[in-house]
Amino acid sequence: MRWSELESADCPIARALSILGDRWTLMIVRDCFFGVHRFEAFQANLGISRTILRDRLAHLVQAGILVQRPYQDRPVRYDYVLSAKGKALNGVMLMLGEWGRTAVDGQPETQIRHRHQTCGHVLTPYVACAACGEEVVAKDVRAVRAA
Amino acid sequence: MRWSELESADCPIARALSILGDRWTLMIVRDCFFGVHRFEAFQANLGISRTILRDRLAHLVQAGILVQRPYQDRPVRYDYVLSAKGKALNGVMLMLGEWGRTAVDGQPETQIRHRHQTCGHVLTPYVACAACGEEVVAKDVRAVRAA
DNA sequence: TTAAGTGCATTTAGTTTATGGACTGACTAT
DNA sequence: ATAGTCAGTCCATAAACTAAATGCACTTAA
Repeated sequence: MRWSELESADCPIARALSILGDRWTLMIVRDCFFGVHRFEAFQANLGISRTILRDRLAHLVQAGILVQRPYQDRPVRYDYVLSAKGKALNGVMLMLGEWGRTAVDGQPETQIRHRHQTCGHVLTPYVACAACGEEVVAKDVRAVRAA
Repeated sequence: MRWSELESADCPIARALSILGDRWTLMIVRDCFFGVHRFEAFQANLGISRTILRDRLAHLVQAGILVQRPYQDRPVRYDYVLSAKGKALNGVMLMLGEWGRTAVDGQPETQIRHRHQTCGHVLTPYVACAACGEEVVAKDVRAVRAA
């Protein structure tokens, strides 16, 4: 199966991964959440090859996750900022970071975390159910077809 | 930069993606959450080439996300089940699915969702803060270095 | 006791994608 | 003039992926 065939899959995870599931795309999105917006900054930060960066940015723009914004004329230059659809990835990024922090070995003392501005604490994120507000754990969910 | 160099990055997202950030790994993990455990089942389900499947399963085992469990002798055959570290990816998968469902176009009527067994509702997951219990939105978090 | 089937692993060859470095073009600042 | 900045392109090489075939250790049915 070719990867591109996943786009039309029934499964929302498959469709999400058809956009995000390669080696660099989510790293670029992460940088956007950290305030990186320009081509040269992504390139310097990630060490990605320029060809791939061009390609990935174009895909992210086409997917509606990033939008290009002109920041100067003569010559006109664009930077890349998260759209609403891109900002909606916040939850994914937080949970991915939390998994990386707690499940993957590393030097905890040098790790980046987040502060939750509204309560002032260092953030430990978890997934909750909108209906009951309780934490959702793997054993309590069952796949169903939507009505 | 070579992808493998990310493993030792300070950022937990980078470290998570050094394990999960390729085209098939998270699809395999998704299948595990849906109860798929055997080589032939992954292969039939995903249409992935056997060579890559072998490689990805080996990586997932080596990363401690899946564990091999013998399910027969003569010849001994193993299937693959999620370890605790793998089950910890539940939150990532739920948020990824929610993003795919709400942000990526598709036919909503055929989409798979989850039921939250403890309250009985179809699950709409969101990320909450362990300290205050409130929903965490992008504008309320700021990156900090951990103490 | 052959024949067909299961559940993989391995090999091969061809295609696709990624990489790193040099390069271009439009400007600005000195 | 000269150098620098910035987004982006081009190209040769390297790596990753695919599909299909083959091998192997067994089991079950004929």
